[in-house]
Amino acid sequence: MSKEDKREAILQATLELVAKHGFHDAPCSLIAERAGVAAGTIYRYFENKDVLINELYLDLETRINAALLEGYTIDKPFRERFIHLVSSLLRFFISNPREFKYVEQFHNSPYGVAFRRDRLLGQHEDCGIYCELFKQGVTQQVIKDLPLPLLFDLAFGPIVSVARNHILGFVLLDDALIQRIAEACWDSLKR
Amino acid sequence: MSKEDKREAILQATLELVAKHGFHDAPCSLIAERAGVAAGTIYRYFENKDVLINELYLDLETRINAALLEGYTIDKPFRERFIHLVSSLLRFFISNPREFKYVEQFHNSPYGVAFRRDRLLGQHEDCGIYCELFKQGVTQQVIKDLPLPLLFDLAFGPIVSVARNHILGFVLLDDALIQRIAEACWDSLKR
DNA sequence: CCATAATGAATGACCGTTCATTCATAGACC
DNA sequence: GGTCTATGAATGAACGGTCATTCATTATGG
Repeated sequence: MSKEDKREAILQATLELVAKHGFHDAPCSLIAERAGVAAGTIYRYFENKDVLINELYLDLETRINAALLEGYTIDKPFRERFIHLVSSLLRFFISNPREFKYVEQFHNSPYGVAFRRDRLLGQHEDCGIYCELFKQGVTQQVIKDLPLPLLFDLAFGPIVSVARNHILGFVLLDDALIQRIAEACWDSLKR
Repeated sequence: MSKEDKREAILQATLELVAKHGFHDAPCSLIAERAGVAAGTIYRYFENKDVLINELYLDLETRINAALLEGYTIDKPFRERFIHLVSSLLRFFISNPREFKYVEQFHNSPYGVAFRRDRLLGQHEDCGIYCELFKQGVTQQVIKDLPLPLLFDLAFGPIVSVARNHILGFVLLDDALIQRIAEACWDSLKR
């Protein structure tokens, strides 16, 4: 196994274990076992467990952003662009349940709070694809004039909640339902 | 301190510590210290830590339901009733941040998943005040015809997300904003 | 004086992390 | 080419620390 493969195996094992059992009950001993390496080897690739967890989150964020941009065109109407983003996110989550669970756990932990705080402080101009879209929508007066974080909450709060319900098996989503949910999110944002 | 007071002190200490530090870093030793009892005393009131955590959650759920029913009248128009429920919930959360954080952490943990699974299986007729309202809304054709869990997600997903942002200090909510958010939730549900 | 409640040191399990040791590999030298 | 040596990646037993839980002992109050 090459150096990069080993690093990848550790990340993958961490993803699987944290998604299944939560941050607790994902001890380094298990991560190492599942990755097919020794416990000490983890520390050749990551300074400590916190760093491993944070780097894995960054990896996932990159993958998510890539999935959202697929098929995204800036010249479509506003409503269509919004629905594309929101439904792409939901589709990514339900077809990548482990990634979803990891991201959710991360956000709902001291890691996530610290991370968001840093992000909000550091972020000035380039604030991501959604942010761009929302700002534009507010100035064009097509969506409600609310503080940016609240627009995020209205748009993505339901998505996360829906994805969780689907993954836990409490509802069964199909393409039609995904579309209707995305439209409902739009309804809550539009003026 | 009476017997009931001591039990209450343990619950209160658990609430505060879990809200502040998460389930990890809320060790029994600290809970005991903050409650003004010895570590062993906890086990006179609760079989073990899991039972303590679950009982505290049930307590909080009762309190939340009570807060929602305050001022709720069944003969108001549908939209008004919905907005009452949703904005009451949001108000409860932002004026009880520790309770909010606890409930959120609980839901986002193996405790919460097991709990919801039991709840969904055991629940047949009496399914709570929201459930009643949503079912009625669907048959009266005033809200979208979506599976019940999805209606919950659309209504409360944003509320939880907004409450978190407020409590973490990323936005500052006032009564006007709360009202507008509740109305936006309604927009996403209404036909 | 006794039953019951409360105590907190002791226990054992498990955690993240370290580090002395092993070992496969690759360059150096003849 | 064959032998020796240097390297550093990988290992996993061991360590210090923390946790939930127990239980022999002490305190309380009726």
